[in-house]
Amino acid sequence: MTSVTVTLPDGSQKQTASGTRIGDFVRDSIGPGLAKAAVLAKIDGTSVDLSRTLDTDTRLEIVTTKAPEALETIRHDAAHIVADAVQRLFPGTQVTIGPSIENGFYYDFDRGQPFSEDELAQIEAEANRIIAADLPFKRTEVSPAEAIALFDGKGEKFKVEIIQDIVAKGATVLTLYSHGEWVDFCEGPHGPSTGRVGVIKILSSSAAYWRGDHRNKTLQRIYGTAFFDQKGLDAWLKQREEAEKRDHRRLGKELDLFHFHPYSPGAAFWTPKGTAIYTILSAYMRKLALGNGYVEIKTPLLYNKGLWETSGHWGKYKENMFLVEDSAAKAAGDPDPHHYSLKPMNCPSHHLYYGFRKQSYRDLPLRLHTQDVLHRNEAAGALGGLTRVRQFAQDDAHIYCREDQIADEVKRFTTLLDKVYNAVGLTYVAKFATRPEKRIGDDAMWDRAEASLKTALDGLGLAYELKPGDGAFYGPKIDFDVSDSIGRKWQLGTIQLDYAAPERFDLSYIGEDGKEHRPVVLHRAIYGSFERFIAILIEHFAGAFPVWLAPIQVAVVTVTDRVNDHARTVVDRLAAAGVRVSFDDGNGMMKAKVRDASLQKIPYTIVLGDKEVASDEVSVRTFGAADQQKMATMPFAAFVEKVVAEARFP
RNA sequence: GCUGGCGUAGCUCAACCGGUAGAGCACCUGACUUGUAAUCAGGAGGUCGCGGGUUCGAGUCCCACCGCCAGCUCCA
Repeated sequence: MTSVTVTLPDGSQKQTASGTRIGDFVRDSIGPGLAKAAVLAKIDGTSVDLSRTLDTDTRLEIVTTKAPEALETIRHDAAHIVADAVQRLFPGTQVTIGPSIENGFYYDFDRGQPFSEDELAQIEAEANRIIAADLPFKRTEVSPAEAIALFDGKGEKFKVEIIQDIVAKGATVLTLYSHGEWVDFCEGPHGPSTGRVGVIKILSSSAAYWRGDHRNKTLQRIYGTAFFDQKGLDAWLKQREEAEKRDHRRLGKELDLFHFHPYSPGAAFWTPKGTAIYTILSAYMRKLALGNGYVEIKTPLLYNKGLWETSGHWGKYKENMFLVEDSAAKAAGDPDPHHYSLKPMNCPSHHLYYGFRKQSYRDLPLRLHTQDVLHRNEAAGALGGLTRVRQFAQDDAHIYCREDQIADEVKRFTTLLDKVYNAVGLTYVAKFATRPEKRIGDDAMWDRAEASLKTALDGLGLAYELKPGDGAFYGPKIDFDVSDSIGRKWQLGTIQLDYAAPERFDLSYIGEDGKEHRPVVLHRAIYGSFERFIAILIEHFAGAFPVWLAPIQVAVVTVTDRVNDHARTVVDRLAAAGVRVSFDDGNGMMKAKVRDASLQKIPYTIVLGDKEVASDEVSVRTFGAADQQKMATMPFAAFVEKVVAEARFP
């Protein structure tokens, strides 16, 4: 019997017989504790099952339940288990695919009817019975012919289709994974047995399309999640509840920030409080833009289709635009009188603006900032809260510059973006998206474009991820994904390089050489859209905005009606200092009013009674202070100074 | 747009098998004049999303439409 050398991550080496299963090796040569916690192994960096054998000298790493990829693996295991459960309970249901996803997994089934709540509960119970049975996962290698025969025999048409596709791509050895009687075509890896998947929770079901294409057959998707133990599941469910409490749609109602009406789906009505947040963010961005070399312009909302033909939107984006009829053309019998459209983006307007005068190299970079209202006719099913709307405004800007100015402009932009995200406590990562398959422009252009963005990025000392093929069809881009206070990710800021638009709009500038040159355009945004950014901030702050953003900064409460007149002068003095203040002089007890202010998450509540009137002091209650009851009495003037300081733009 | 679920007072929700709509909060009025998270009493408020249909009778059953929600698709 030959012996192989196994090198562990700490550098230590162990000998074992060739052909030893990894799981056995871990238990016998390292320790039963580790064997129990092991889910997967990595051989020379590649994840494999613990059932694989050690056949040559190997660098071995054990992945335990603590590693994030172990959770991913058992969720993939869970997908198999759920599919098994479904086929046990509902024979005749065909399986398709079932990957693990961010917080769990899904599995798509072909079945005539959707799963009911009742059926989902049955499936969850059955899945957990399969876990309790602790069936080992077995990996088998088969030839394409064997695999096709197996699934064809079971009538699994989708599996056969998947296998044929993979074989067509050149695969010759396929792998099957089974537990108990149930078998799936799958690349793996999987955990050692169903028992290692501690607990499965079915979350929801919905429709999905075969291969994500809406022309294909509708499948029934079951979403679920899995954890090593109930404790992990409970913690996750609790966090989910917390996220629900922060849902901006819920807080929008509770804090009275905005409304929607069926007569204008996807377009918000902003209350005075919501409007305050909106205009503060608008003013903040305007101040930053104007202080950083941008100019602000306003342009029309409605345009003749000629503009959209020039920009290319009429061909590529028409479905998303709100078209407007020309009544004169209609009366004259024009078969398609939709000669106008509301703008879905600002760029074409900016390009027209650029062309209003002869531009010189001395004018570049020209940075045009606009916060105009945009309309996009989003699919009805895509709408949701403020994050997906039909009417919105972007903190938009287009930078017209020479190629050699791109790196500097990217740097200026990221500096600004960093300031804004820091101001609200959002952390972020940059993602560099390069040429997609469907694109315009030749390779030389893309080479230059990508190189200049890369140079800019590298010069920033900012860590970034690559997203090959994810660029816009007209140019590469850098996207900025932020994480909010409960760890959720949002794609927010972006800067995109565009060589195509200057061509289409025939934009030029006169260079130092006196000749015409083509500028490049950078599209960029930091908030993305005000609507979505506000939604994210509401959830990020759980509705408790910092003083500078809070729609109401100070609530005034009186101990007795006797001091209401004094309270009104306090309100006036605060308002005169620019403080956003509310005073409830209605019936009711002070305690109730303090409670109301607290529920409204107003940063400061000041209480006024006879004592305060006499001394011109205020008793200040700070929202969210470690001890929320914490109060401090301070001279009124000092309080005003404090609030005014905190209300300044960061 | 597709699949499924849902739509009752401003908000959150109730109404057995089809028998003619109710609560809490909010609102209004009055009393109370209070020291840091809910004072008491009274009042008003609904064409049960909209339109058809079945039925002696529809919030409840059926159809169509609108909207919302979860996904799919798409994206700021």
